[in-house]
Amino acid sequence: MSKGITSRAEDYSQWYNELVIKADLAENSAVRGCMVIKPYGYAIWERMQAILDKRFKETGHSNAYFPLFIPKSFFSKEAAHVEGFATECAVVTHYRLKNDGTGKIVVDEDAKLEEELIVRPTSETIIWNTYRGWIESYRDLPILVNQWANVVRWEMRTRLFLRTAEFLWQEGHTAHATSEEAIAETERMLDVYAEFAENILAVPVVRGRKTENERFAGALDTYCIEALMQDGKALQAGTSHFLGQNFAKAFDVKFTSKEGKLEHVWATSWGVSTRLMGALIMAHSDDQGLVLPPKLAPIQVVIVPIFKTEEEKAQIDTFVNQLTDELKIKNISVKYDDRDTQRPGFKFAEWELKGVPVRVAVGARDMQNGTVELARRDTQTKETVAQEGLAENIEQLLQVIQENIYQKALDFRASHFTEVNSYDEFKEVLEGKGGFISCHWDGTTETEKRVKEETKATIRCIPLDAKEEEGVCIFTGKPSSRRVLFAKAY
RNA sequence: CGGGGUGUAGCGUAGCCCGGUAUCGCGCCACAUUUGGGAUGUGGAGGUCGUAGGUUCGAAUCCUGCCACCCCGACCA
Repeated sequence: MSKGITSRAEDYSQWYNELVIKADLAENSAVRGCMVIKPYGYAIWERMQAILDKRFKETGHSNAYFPLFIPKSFFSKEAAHVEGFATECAVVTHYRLKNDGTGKIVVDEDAKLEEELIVRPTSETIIWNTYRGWIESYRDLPILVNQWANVVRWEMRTRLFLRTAEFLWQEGHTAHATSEEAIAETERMLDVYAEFAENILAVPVVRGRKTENERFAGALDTYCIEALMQDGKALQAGTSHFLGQNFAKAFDVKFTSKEGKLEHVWATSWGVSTRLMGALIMAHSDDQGLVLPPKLAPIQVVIVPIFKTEEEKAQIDTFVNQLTDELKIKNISVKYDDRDTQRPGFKFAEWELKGVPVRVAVGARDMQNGTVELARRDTQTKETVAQEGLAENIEQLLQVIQENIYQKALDFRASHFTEVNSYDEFKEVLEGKGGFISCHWDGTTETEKRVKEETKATIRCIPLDAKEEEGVCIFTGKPSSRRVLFAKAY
């Protein structure tokens, strides 16, 4: 397997191969950019699901499931929403196939649907159509529901992990009695995402709000977390939207308030997707492959035995079984790779490629000395340590690795975060080291679009922690009261 | 949909200009020697040369149509 510099997303393809492959759908030219998630990749997604789902439950949410198909008429009820998604919808028009007489299978034109069904690109419309029947009184609120699902967006260009035609995600959809409560929910879920990204994925993120131009179709306000990849490009890692009363009005969802008045319900929606796996790869990987943070890794410790005879193997097995038990008590996931079809060196390389944080190698020599070889993936260092107290040692090491991976990503971001005060400086940084560029902007969509046309950089967000600061727009020279973050993005 | 490029074994490729039935590497299978960083040797299996047609005694190679895929742009979690 070739090894290369991982400076561009395309170069990550060899690590992607451990997790996903492009779906082979060549018979139908229009369907491309779908992915097959391999077992190891799916195990990572399951870890994400488990951790996020727990947080959702802790914050009062419940899971539910809504249909894959959305009648076209639902979809068109919210004007901005339909405009935003209309150009990327898969549409079901028929419900039956038939044999055309020559043995060829064709669509049965007699089985044309009265009303076309849209394969959900997101579920706001069908969920709000359902909520109408659930809500009558303020006593029915809030509704705090999440759905784990797949969605389809027929993008003109796809890219494995970052923009596949079909992807897995979770979408939270909540209904509230007041604007304040809905905004608080929007912000709370953004915090859940940010905390997850930083503490679990070890990917530092900027919390911010989107400009009007980059806002979700149908939202009054879009909050986001923005991460920085190792090639200097930004990646939107999660969004949380304050939808106002737009969907309640479109789907006629009203409730009677404490005061006895009939009012429209306030809404939020928020989601993260399998794109997070792309973020994980591009934030931490090196030339040896994936680097998984211990809190997320499906396998935290891999043990590789080195032996020549059956007697040696049996002796090592006894030791490993005991170690495995001790680690499992500490909730550490272990893989004992005692395959006799591969040699140790091959296994070392393979588990490094898969990003397993800690490797224990133990052979006859170690068994004599009462030692093992302990190797860490993040620093690629190894040392010989005592078998005694090994489980505790590993437990601590996993924490150290988690922190180190985060710190490394944080340092990288700090060195790729530049304040600029002129357009020339802006372009120079953008073409040079890249990363986030903090500068003044006049607040108009027109300026934003012109900067994008000229430089391909977009406003990633207006950071939540941006200070009030008088300045002038680097592009137009007009006054500005705070800095925004620009970057080239995926 | 515009601009560029590519289709040969599971993967990556040579051959094409100048026509004679396909090269090499990885991987796979068997055996032997190996096993503390991606083993070595010997033997073996595996190919509608994207597809349809044309030229020719003969096409991976020349000609025409079609199809697919990749990269760039519009779009985007």
